[in-house]
Amino acid sequence: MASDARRAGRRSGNPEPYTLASLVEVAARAFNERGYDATSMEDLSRAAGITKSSFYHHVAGKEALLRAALDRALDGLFGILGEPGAVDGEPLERLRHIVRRQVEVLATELPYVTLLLRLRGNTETERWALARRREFDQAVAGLVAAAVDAGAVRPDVHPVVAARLLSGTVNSLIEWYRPGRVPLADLVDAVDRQVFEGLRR
Amino acid sequence: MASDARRAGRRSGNPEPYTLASLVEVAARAFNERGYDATSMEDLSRAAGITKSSFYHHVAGKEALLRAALDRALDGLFGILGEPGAVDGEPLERLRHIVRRQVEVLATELPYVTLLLRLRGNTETERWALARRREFDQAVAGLVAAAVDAGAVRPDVHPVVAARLLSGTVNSLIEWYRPGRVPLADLVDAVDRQVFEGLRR
DNA sequence: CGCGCAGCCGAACGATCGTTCGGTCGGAAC
DNA sequence: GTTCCGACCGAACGATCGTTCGGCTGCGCG
Repeated sequence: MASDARRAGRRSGNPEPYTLASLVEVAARAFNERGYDATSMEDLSRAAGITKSSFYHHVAGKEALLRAALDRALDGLFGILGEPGAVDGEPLERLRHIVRRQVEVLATELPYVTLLLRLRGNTETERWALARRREFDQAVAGLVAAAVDAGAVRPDVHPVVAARLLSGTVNSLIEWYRPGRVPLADLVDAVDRQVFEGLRR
Repeated sequence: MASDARRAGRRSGNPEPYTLASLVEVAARAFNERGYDATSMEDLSRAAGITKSSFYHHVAGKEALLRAALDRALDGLFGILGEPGAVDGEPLERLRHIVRRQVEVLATELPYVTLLLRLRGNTETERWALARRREFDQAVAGLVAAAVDAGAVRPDVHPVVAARLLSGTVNSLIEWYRPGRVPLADLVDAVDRQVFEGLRR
C-alpha cells in the first residue's frame, strides 16, 4: 500500500516521522517560552531538528501551528462541559466538577491551554479562539449565577465578579504548574478547597 | 529661567508637552492591546500624534519605554510591603491588608501592572523585572506560611500552593477589570471574601 | 535683529521576519 | 533500470522592524 511509505523517516536513522501533531507540540512549547511573536520559524525548525525550508514541507505556516494548538486546547475545555458531572445535579456540584476537571485539563494540555490564555487577538485566528474561550467562560458564569439563585453560595457574592475570580484562580495555574512537582490529584483538591472554602480556618 | 521653555508645545496648539510619563502611558496601553513585540514604534508614535522620528526625540528606545512602565508597576507593588498594615499585626491580617491593597494598586496602575504580569523574560530588562516580581511574590508566600504556622488558616492548606493560588486570583484581575465598571471598594471586598472565605455558604 | 535650539519630519539604514522556489537525494514502485 | 516522489536543503524574496541622520521651522533670549 502506498500509505505504508508514510511511516518512519526516509533518510538516516530518524526516530520520528515529523507528524503534524509532534511539530505543533514543539511549536507550542516554544511559543510559550518566548511568546508567539518573538518566536521565529527559524527557532521552531531548529527545535524540530530540520531547516526552515524543510519545516515548511510539513506545516502550512506559523499561524496554522497556532491554530492547531488552540484547537487542541479548546477541544479539551469544551469536552468538560459535556461530561455527565457537568450536566446533571445541583448547580454547585456541577460547578465543582467543572473546576476540578478544568484543573486536570490545564495540567495535561498545559502548553496548548497556556497559549490560549495568553492570546491578544491580533489575527483572525486569535480572535476566533478568543470568542470560543469566551463561550466557555460564559457557561461557567451561568453556573455560578445558578448556584447563587439556588442559595448554595454566600449570599453577598456578585455572580459576574465571582465567576471571573473563579476562572482567574484556575487559569493562573499555567503561570507556575509544571508536571511532576505537585501530584495532580493534590492540586485538584487544593484548588477545589481554595475556591469553595477559602483560606481562613 | 531656561526650564520654563520646557512648558507647553512650541508648535501649533499642542495641548501636551510630551513628557516622558505621558508617552510611557501611551506605550503601556498599546503594549497591552497588541503585545510588546507586536507593537511597532510606528504604532506608538502614531498613538502619540507625532512621527516615528519625532518620537525618538523624547524617548531613548522601545525597551526604555518598557523599563519605565515596569518600574512604575514594581514601585506600586513594593510600596505596599512597607505600609504599617503590612508590617504590624497577626500574619493573617497582614496578608489581608496586602491582598486588599494589591487589588487597589492593580486597579489604579492597571496598564503598568498588566505589562509586568505578562513578561516572558526575553531581554535583560524583562528578566530584571521578573526577578523583582518574584521577590514580591515570595514576601507574600512567606506571610501565607506564617499564617499557617499561627493556625489562622485551614490546617490542610499547602502554603506554597495556596500562595500561588492567592496571587493568581488577585493578578487575574488584569484580564477583565476596567475602571468605572465595578466600584473599586466593592471589588476589594469581593476579592477579600473570595480568597479568605471561599464561595460556599 | 540674529543666533541657538527644542520640536518635528522624511528618508534611509541594516537586520530580521515569514514565506517561496529550484534543486538534490535516495528508497519504493513497476 | 528507469521513473517517481517525499524529505530535505540553500538561497533568496518582499515586507517590516527598531533606529539613525540631516535638515527644516519658528519661538525665546540676548
